[in-house]
Amino acid sequence: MADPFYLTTAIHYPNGKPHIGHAYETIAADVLARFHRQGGREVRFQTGTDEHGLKMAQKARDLGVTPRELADEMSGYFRDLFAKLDISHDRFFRTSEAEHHRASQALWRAMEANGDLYLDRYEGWYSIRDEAYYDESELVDGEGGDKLSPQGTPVEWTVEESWFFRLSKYQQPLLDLYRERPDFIRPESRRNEVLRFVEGGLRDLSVSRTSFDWGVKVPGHDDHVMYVWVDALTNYLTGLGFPDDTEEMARFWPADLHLIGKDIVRFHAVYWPAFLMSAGIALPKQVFGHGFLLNRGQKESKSLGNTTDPGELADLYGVDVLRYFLLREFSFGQDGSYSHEAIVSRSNSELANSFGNLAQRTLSLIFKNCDGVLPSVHERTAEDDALLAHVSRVVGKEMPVAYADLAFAQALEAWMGAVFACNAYIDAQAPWALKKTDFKRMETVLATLYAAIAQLAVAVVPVMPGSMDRLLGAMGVDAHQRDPAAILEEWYAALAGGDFRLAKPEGLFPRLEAPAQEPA
RNA sequence: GGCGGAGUAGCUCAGUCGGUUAGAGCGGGGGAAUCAUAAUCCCUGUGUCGGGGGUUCGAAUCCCUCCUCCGCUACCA
Repeated sequence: MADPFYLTTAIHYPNGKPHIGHAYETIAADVLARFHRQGGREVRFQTGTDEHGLKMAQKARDLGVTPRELADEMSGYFRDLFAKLDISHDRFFRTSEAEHHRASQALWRAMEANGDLYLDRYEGWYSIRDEAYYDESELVDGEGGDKLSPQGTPVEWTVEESWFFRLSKYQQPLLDLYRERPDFIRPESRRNEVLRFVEGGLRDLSVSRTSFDWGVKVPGHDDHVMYVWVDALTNYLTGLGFPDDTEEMARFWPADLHLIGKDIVRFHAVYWPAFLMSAGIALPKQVFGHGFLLNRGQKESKSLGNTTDPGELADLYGVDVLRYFLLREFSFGQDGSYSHEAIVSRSNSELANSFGNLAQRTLSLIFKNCDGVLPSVHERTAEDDALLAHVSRVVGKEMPVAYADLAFAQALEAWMGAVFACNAYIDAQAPWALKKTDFKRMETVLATLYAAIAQLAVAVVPVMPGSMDRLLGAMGVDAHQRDPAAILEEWYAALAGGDFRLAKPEGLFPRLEAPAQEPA
């Protein structure tokens, strides 16, 4: 297969159970992966969990388990969720895997060999209780003039031995990169932020810690573990077999897209390319920082008690409804606000009433009036041609362009426009009336709709794989025809001429009840 | 404080390299139809395009200013 496409999500930090943001990012990546596979590209899609770092160590200690045990458990929740959400990743990555330690150390040695790592001392305000350094500006004044951390714990000026990465050396190379490849960081607003940050000057980065040991050991210095981001970012390489010269590395690196949340753009758009330049490794093609989902306009947090379990949403409304909602409702890249009412309303009006009902009424007419035999096309009118032209344009052109550009909401908006056109068409043609007056015309109308519905279904297979495969299966559309190119071809006559018989159609998307009360 | 983004119909938003009467969906109102998941289709919006000022033949779209909200402002991830 040609044209490889390597796509990654951020590896998720499992110091808590997965939340809606994890689901959002991973579903979006999955849709993109499925879209490219559907178009014939050879896709490699990686997600996983980032298990090192201070917080995991602290949390494990609080719970009285080892970090590894905690990681095993928490990582499992992510795996389970992704299975439930129909995520089609090729690799679920865990930074605690042994080969990952080897890869991170190889990257480290490459940066060291390039003269970009040096041992020095890290000085700063350190809170023993928080096990963290704070910037002077973050400190608050306590009673008696003592300085306190933002958490109100005492801090003291501490000096620690640490390895540093010569980030300062990469200011100009990074600025050159951003200029030469304007699409390296998307969306534009994130790019501007990064640009300004780098233009403001870069300080060398402390990249090792001696205060805890849950991480990847620095080669030759066992008392140091790598700063979590060094090893976290390396996962994109390890997943392909780095540092070995694997077939996967050759085929899929550099990555086509790192899909991440807007909060970690800096690590991916500044540190990561600098590390790679230092190590002499090709840079990924694009970093896209998506927006956050807000619960009724508010950020979800445990203290507010407004967290949402994405698995529960999937159980409540259906995986495909949730997937559709998340991509349809928000402009990818911008923050968005969601609510149970919004999910129910979107699902009922678009999936149940508009598309589901279109399929149901069309297939029912064929089932009842033609005994399940797909009707022949006799003579197409201008109305038929106009409808098919509209649907083909959307399915064959507008949606692929939008998907490829991560403009999911636009793709689905165009899709809805085509669904509306089908409903307007069926009402104008009124095949139920033609049944008595012009049976042949009725057949042509139903055949036209059948082809249109199949095309519309194929177009949203990446978004709603389960439901659409069920529909297309019921419609007798072969698996190999379920891609935007094949479904635009003349497959209908062959199918109708064969011995395929339509069974009694079943509803695709049941209407949802509005939640009586907002769950706490 | 500095830098950046945003403020468009009841709601959610699209639209800005200046140009015919500013758009969509949802909700509301009216009508049609009854094949279908009581779903669908048609009709229906007098909106100060955050306020004010300016440039222009002409601005939601460019400039200035003010107000409001949000983001970034490096070593938790």
